[in-house]
Amino acid sequence: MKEKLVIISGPTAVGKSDCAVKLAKKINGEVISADSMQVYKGMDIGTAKVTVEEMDGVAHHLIDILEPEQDFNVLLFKKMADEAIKDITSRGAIPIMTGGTGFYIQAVLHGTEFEEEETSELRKELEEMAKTPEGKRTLYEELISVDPASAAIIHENNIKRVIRALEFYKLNAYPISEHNAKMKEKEAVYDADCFFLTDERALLYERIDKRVDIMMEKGLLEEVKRLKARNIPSNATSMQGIGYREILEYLDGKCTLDEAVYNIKLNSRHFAKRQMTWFRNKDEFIKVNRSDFKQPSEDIPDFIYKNLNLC
RNA sequence: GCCCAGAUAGCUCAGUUGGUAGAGCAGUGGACUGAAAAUCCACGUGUCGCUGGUUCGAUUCCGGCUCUGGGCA
Repeated sequence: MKEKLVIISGPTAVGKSDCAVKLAKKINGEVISADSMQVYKGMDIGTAKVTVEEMDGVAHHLIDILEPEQDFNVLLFKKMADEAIKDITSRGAIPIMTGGTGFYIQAVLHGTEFEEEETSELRKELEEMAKTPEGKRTLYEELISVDPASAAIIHENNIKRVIRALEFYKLNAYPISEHNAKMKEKEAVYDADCFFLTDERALLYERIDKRVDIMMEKGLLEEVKRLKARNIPSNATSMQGIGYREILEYLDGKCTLDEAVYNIKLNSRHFAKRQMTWFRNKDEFIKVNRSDFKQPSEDIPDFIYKNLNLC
């Protein structure tokens, strides 16, 4: 019998966290954050992390579990999320996975298996090669000969994925395209009710802009200064978070503060758009449009509650 | 008031030695299976400020007007 799971996703600033807490109170739930940035300690304002008050007594998992110097990725997320689900279920509560990282949610929901690999050296080599146009070309040509199916799908310019496909082949001696095809056939491993919160594009963008202004008022600049003082490499996972990399550019004298704030808003909008693209055609997710509700923050948790298949 | 420079896509601007125009950004759509808040792909018709003139033909040349910068009084 599959374990019960509720998933609430949606683009940034649509109101997921608040919704999850309210639903949790109705069903004795606990929240699992599906977010690649809220795992980091000391990154609170820029990630719009839920505060203790906002948690309102509801237990939250996978928040503040890593230092910004540490790497994070799907594999780690999936392991931890699976454990958290088991833990919550064993205590008779219902896990509510909430967050905007579609890739992570997908991996947990469909039980994507990842090979255990040590990649550091090989990947560094490939990355080094990719630094020149000729090197990139060579890598792509190698992929064509070794894994034509992947080469057909991955654009030559998408160097990260070209590298990953090559890396996979070299470490596992079979093409990643085969592996991916197998993973795609898998059915959901949880008995999940999935919801995707959306909103009218213009309203969402407005809310994003406003939220960035509020982040600045709350002291995002100071938060980033504190991180900068730790000398975290700029290519660290944590430093790629929106809000952090733009302020870092300002602190490095590459742009004005106004430009940095503008870029945070812009990149957040782009991000929200990508999140919507990810979920648009995922039919297992029930789409919930904020604009269809009079009082979204009360009515949406209600709507979700009524649409749950709890036994 | 006079002089100069502008006025072209939502924005910043290029361009047409006269045959009705194109970049970047924005925006939109898409991909994604160990960096995913990452990475990558695709999509460009707009009274070329208004109005006369020259011309087979004007956004392009000439005149007038309007507006916006800057300068001089």
